[in-house]
Amino acid sequence: MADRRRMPRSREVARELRQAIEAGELLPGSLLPSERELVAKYQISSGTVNKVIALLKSTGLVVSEVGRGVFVRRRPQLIRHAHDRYARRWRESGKAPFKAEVEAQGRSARVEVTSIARIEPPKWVAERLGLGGGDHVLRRENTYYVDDAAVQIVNTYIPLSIAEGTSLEEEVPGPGGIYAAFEEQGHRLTRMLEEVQARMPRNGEVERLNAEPGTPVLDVLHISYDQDDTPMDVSHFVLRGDENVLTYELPTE
Amino acid sequence: MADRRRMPRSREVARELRQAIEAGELLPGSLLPSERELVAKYQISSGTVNKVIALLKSTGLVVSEVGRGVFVRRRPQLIRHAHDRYARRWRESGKAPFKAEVEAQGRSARVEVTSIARIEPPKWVAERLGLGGGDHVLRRENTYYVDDAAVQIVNTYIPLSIAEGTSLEEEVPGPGGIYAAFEEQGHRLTRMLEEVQARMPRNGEVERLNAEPGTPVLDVLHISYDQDDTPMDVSHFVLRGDENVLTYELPTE
DNA sequence: AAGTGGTCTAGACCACTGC
DNA sequence: CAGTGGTCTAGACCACTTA
Repeated sequence: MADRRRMPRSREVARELRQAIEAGELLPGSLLPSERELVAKYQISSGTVNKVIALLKSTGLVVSEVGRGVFVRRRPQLIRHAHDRYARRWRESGKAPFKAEVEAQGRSARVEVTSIARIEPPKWVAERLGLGGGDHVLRRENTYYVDDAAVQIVNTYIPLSIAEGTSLEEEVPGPGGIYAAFEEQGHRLTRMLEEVQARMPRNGEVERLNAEPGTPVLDVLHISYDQDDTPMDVSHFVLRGDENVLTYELPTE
Repeated sequence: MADRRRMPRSREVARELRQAIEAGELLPGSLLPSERELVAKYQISSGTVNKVIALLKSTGLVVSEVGRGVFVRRRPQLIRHAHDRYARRWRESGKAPFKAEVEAQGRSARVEVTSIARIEPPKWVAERLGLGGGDHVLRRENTYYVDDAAVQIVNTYIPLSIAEGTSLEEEVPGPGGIYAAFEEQGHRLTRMLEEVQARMPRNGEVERLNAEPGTPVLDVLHISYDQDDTPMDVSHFVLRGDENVLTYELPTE
């Protein structure tokens, strides 16, 4: 009742396969017919079959592995990032919220510090930190893993005026993470701002997050403020969109 | 320095074009060489050129129009959805925050009420509203337009026990929108929860949002609670990912 | 009418997997 | 080794836009 003009054959076939999957005829984890079989079954060329598979992959319904086949994707367990993930109670518990959330699902969590360096900040960081030209920042790059698959990349930028000479420059800034280290320097987290966007992964991210090309990422810019409303850090999160949910709880005035 | 194994020719060519665009050799709004010209220039087949274009489209760098050509995308103006978009101050001002935000950018905003109906709620709505079997809800479907292009679809579900017989069942529930109507019924908004995900558009959404296939959407589930912590409504937002930013301001404990 | 993107064909070769 | 997905070719036809 919807399509007024004829659908391309590739979309038709993709729709049939999608319906078979949703109807449970093809169970999660199971193998689709091979491309050659689909060529014979639907009387279409290999190029078209390849496009059909590309369409299904782009919606995250299937994953392909060269030499093995195309599999119906297992519904990924979502990782929830709660609004209170920065709350003091987490720091005091000594367990990072990411780790707690993931392990509660029976999966293993790991964080890797990729690099720590003093750099000249990109302008979008300098702006948000209220820095002038010449001011430098400490950049901490982290990668978060679940079951040894990267799901999240985080770059944190901290004004050198705050970080210089403190444990923030060390690989492990101490128990409770960087926000505990901020408190030791007298900067208490009172407020934060997050800007959330959805976009396609950039080139390097496809590999770093081993996201299937065609699945989007959540791009989150986080800014923390201390008791004087001075920005303490800007953190840039890139999360695999299909495996993460952000939750926010907001009081209204 | 990065690629250990040979890149497919289609990605190589896509990279060259992307660099040309980023270097400013191809300005936003300008026309790329036609597919036939690219075939000749890069000595590749038409199928490969088509794939190159598909790659560039999938990152949102270009848009194609049949019969016209492929254009470097103009950087879209972002629509910001502020954390305080439900604040009472907006209701009292009589101007919806969406409209205010968009018009501040010199663009035109419009909301269309697509349908209002009493229905049996989907289970994910019933769960969040705390409804049992047999309870019904009022569903209000809206589409939001900027410059006459749809950028946002919203479905709002309200328990019939709250909405029945009130102005919430009318197309225009009164000045100040539905939250003002809630207040008239004695339900004051005190708290809300949002769950944010990034995903690819589903079939119908590609057309309704006239999003280029290949650009993701933000999927936001919003739940409002009144002074008794009773859920008043569940709203499901689908936004074009490339044109919207969500911002959240969060106090810490 | 000429040019455009979108789709498709009927093959081919490649790197990879698993037996 | 046979089978798999990924990529590519050298065409073709279609619906569409612009002039």
